[in-house]
Amino acid sequence: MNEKNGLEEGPTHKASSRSEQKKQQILLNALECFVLHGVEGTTIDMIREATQTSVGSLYHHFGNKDAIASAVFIAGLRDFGQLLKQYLNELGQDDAMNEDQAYVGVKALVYANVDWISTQPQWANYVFQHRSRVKGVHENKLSGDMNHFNNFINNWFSPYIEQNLIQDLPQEVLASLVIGPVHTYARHWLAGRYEVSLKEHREVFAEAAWQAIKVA
Amino acid sequence: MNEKNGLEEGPTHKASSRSEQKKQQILLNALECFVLHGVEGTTIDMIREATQTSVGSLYHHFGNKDAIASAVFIAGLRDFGQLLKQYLNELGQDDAMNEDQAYVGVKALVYANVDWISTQPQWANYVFQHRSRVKGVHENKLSGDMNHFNNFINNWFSPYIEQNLIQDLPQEVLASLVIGPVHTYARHWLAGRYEVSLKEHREVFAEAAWQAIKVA
DNA sequence: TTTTATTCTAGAATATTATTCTAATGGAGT
DNA sequence: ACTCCATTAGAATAATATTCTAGAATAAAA
Repeated sequence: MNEKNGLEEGPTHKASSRSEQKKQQILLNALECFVLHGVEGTTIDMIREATQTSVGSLYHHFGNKDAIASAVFIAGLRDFGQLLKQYLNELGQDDAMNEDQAYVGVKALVYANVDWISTQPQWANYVFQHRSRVKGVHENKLSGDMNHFNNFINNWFSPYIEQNLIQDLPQEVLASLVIGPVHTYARHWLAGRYEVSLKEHREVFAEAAWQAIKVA
Repeated sequence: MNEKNGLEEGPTHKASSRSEQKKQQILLNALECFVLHGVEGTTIDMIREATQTSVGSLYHHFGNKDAIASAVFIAGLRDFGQLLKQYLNELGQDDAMNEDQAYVGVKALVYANVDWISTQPQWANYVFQHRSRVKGVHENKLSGDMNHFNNFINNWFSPYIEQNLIQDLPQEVLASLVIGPVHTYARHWLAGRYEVSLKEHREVFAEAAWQAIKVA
């Protein structure tokens, strides 16, 4: 019990204080190592050194190396979730319900993605590369974190679909159409294969996403 | 010297015969291991057993474990390149040069991707997950293989751009708009997070790609 | 405040795995 | 048959992950 991996966290439980902070610090330092040398390339000893602790301590907090890598991933997803929620909240509830409104919603999704990736490029790169890492129990936690995105597409989009402003496609397909180009470009850019930064194309990706899912 | 990693290869050099075949066989068997247990999860000893050889032999052919993983990746990309080239060749050269033609080109790109991923799901999954693996010298080889895709977008698209049928965007952005949704959906599907198979949506993705890049 | 229980830290000991090394083997060309 | 060189084998070594035992810090109870 007492499992929390988000990177920032208000003083919720009394239990969290010191130990939790160390745990969070470990995550941050481990991220640096992972980003610098890759997960395979960083040894437990590197993490021990970077965190100024002992192997024993590391293994006490996280059972093994893989669990550290997973925790870093999940923390990243949480961090993104925060920003996404923020962007979606600024959207106001059901207003006019016209084409412009629908476009604004799509823009919010694209912007949140572009902006988080641009603000946390290294973390984003790590997250992209280690989605497959998280297994078993942690998957619940994971889907809980992604659900801002999926819920939004499920709930917020549906009236527009009923009004025939957005195409009636499975939510997985809609999600891919909206975010796929951003993520694909981001992956290449983060890997250094593209020169022009992602955010330069923010508007283009938003507009293209809308064109892809709107009813012609 | 004598470096070849494609999975099939005509009998070009005389040198390739026996040794090369073993090398290719190793790649195939290694792929199985990697797919089954992940790269980190497969030990050299597993590969040795799967290939019925010795560690010495493995290290003779590929200098280390990572090189095996890279070779498997590159072979995958080659295999995809074959299919893509085939699809693009069936396209015929410059004909009418109208909107329909442009759409046909975009469809070819989408179809090639969807079809390869659907035919080689495990290999595709592996390729997606290990793009970052290939470093240094091999990167040349890599870009050489991807160039069917990029060249096509650069060359074949440009007249349509000039005619204002396709938006005048950087080729990296066009590439992302066309293929991003397919790859994003594919990643989720391959990871078992989506139920409906990629190819069910082939037409949808092709159409959406066209809507995203065409001039409104 | 002292006692007790529990969590946490440390680092040596162990186990697992990647890599290197030296000696055979086998086939192609002479 | 002999020589040369690429290949194979597997033991020896090195690097790394994980476990284990004991002790320190912290919190809880008395």
